[in-house]
Amino acid sequence: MIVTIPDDFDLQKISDSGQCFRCRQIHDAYRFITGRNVIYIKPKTAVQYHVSCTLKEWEEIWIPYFDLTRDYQSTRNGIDPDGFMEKAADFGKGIRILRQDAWETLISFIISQRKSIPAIKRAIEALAESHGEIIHTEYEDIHAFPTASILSQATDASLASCGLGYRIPYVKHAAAAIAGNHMLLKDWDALDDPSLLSMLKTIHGVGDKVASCVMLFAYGRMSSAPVDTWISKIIEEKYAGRNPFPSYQDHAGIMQQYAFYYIQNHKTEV
DNA sequence: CTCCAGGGTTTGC
DNA sequence: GCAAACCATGGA
Repeated sequence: MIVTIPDDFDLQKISDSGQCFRCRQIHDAYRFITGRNVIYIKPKTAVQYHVSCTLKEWEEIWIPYFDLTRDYQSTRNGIDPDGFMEKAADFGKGIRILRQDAWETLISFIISQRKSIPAIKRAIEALAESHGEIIHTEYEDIHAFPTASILSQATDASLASCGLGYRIPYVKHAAAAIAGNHMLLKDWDALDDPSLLSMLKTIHGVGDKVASCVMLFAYGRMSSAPVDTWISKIIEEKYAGRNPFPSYQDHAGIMQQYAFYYIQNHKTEV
């Protein structure tokens, strides 16, 4: 099937933007996985793409996933004159904030703490390969992200072999709480931002940064702008220690992602 | 060898 | 309340 996406949409930048850890380029197509859904998407023209899914799946799963109902172009054009942020947004044109599965995002960002992005990708891929159920696509067999039920029963040794290190108890606690229906992540969609933040932070191993990432990348809370080591460097060195992101209000998370992507590709500047 | 990676919890004051 | 210590692991 062919779809048309007239707004900002750059598969390479989305893949490299550090929100999703299992996206992979296969020839000139990109593969994304969420839950048990897999899509292969390949550019055809400037605004047209081949997609491997049905129209129904595109509309129900992938339009929300890629946040395609939001106008990123006008968001970029609406940035106040600001040397760094304008430059970062221009450089990051094409990035979108993915709306990912809450469980997968929660575990992925718990694992992410004090790891490099390549190390995060390796750990999550190892976790999926060793614990995730097989998904058959028309091109290949791949592993889904492990369910909470599966991870709650995983052994420490099997988790350690995925490189989870000291984060193993964090993952097991979260898996047990969610598999036991003590935490209904779906229901948290109804919470306002402060309530959602505090609920996420009740999870062992989840602090401000991981909670902010889950809010932005799974719950679509665009006001959430996670401050990690790189964003912290930007705040110190480009903004004299004053965090500029809250002033962007409901675009703060998008600006944060432009800034994060920019600095990942200009590390010598910081 | 040391330092760092999309940090958080525990401990000590 | 805040700062320091500690936490596994791999790469530079």
